[in-house]
Amino acid sequence: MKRILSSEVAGVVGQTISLAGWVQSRRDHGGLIFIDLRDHKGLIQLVINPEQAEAFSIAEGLRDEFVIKANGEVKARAPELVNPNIESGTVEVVVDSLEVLNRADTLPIQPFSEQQANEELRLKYRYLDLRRPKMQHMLKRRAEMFSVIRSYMETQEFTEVTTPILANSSPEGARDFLIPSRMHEGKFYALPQAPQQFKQLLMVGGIPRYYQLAACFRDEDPRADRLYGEFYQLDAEMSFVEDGEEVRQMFDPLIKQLSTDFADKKLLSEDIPRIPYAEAMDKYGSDKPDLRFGMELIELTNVFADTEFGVFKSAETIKAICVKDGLSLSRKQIDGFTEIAKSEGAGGLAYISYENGEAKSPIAKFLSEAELAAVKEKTGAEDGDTIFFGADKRSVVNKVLGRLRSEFADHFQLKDPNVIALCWIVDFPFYEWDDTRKKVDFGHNPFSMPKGGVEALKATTDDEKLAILADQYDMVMNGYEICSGGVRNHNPEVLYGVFGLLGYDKKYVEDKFGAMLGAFKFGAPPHAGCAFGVDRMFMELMGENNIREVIAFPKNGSGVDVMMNSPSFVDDAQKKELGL
RNA sequence: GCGCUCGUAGUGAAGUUGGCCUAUCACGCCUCCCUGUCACGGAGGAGAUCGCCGGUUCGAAUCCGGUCGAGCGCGCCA
Repeated sequence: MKRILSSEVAGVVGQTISLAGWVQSRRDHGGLIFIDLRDHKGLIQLVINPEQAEAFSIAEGLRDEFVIKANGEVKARAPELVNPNIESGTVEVVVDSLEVLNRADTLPIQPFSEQQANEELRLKYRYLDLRRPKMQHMLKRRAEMFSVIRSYMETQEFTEVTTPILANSSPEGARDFLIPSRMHEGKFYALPQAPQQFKQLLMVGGIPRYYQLAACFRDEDPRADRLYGEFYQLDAEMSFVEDGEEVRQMFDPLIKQLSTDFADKKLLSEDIPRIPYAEAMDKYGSDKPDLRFGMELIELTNVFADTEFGVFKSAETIKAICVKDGLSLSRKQIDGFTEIAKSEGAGGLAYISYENGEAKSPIAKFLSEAELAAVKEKTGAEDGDTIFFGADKRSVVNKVLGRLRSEFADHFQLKDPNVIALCWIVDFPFYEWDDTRKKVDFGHNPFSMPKGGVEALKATTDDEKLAILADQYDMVMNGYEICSGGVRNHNPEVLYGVFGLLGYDKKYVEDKFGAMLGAFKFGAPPHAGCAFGVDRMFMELMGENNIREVIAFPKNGSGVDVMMNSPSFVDDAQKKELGL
């Protein structure tokens, strides 16, 4: 007998068919039993009459999530018995015979209940959690997204190459996962943080365009938008590219297609803006601004050049954001935002509200008429608005107001979930100031090309070094960094130079990047590329705010797989063989 | 490593200014009844040393200290 799916039943009224799946629910009327059978396509109602004594007896013993097979005749339901809530609601299967393929204990969580178990239990019983329609949907959609990506990359003549998982420890960047070598005592492999060096070597190897949906491994603490341990990147590299714009234009259509056709969202703008890093920090206080709303940071330092107000007088930078309808905020809510500001390093949070043409504020009395007028004019504040100030070092002001900008947008629900706002942040500083070690260090990865090449590397003072820009770019989607890329440094002399500027000698560079340096001496083409964090991008496209919601088997916040109990101890024999 | 929040039957919640708490409700589970339900219905029942340890008190789910675990954030993530 042909086994069919629940979705096919409506098309075969009158036929005798076979179905298999899980018991979603059992409604036992004493003399008549209904079973909702669930398969991956949906639900179908089985009817078991007492005339079929054996099947009826089996049906009486069924419980939720038993795995069963049923044979029977498909019958159309009478009009008054149609169930509009399920796809197959116009038909039902009158069962002749029933078989229990497997029993199920009472489930520790209820996957089909409105009330969702806490995440720890959901992860422990992920195989049950995955039965939820939402999780089924996520896994299916993720596969579809991968398919869209692959077909785009193939159309653009990128070659998919898989690179080693057993790789080498990289000196810069995140903490590595190390794997002790059995055959070489004392030596270690490392899981790749990214296929960075391999893909550059592919360029030297004459592969014109490479891509890979690559597993990447980093041993750093997770966040809501960052998985622990492993994640996937759409990793790509193109040879004979000397300008990052070529890479950005290559990927614009794909990301737009994923936003619209795939995720069914509206683009804020067809044109994807390129925003220099310095401008992003200045206008949004962030290098990953959410452009779905305005509320830009407004420069007011000059307005208060001669102010008598102590807090502003001593500040290096004064900026403000204008919050529409800020007057509706209660004192308690403002206190809450003040706490957030303090947590980002602010001393407090000064503000001015406008009501009936008047400026109302705890600090108004310290400000002159001219200052108040200038603030209103520069911020464009109207009745009902509230201006929030940041006054501190420039970096602190940007950080505080950047964070508040996002918090206010959350509060006033300005982040339209149906809109995707994309931008590229370009011209990142090559070096940045490391405040803990009080020295200049790499801002992003050391493999990108400094703008201006060898000339730029003649910088000697810290300020000159910090002014060097990298041909490095990030793509930002609704406030999430979804891609990072750069024009690579394929010139050995320049590579020595960028390390040399930080005081590393040639030997250091040769020790750490010998393979790449060696390769670059044999005719390396200029090349550029990027890598998209596809899990995070998928999360945003799906409208989720926790990346674990879109992944089959994520680890928890402590890096533990509570289902498999990894990490775990290994036996002594295994350790001995590895010399541990 | 640090900060904030949380931890009560199998699950989700209420109770948290100490005492009517012998801990409440819903879902689930068990038994019985029920021939058209589809969130089936009805009757009954079991199930919680309130994360753990210690303290304060005549009395602790509730207060205090510690500890473990979780979530979020900071650090970190070239």
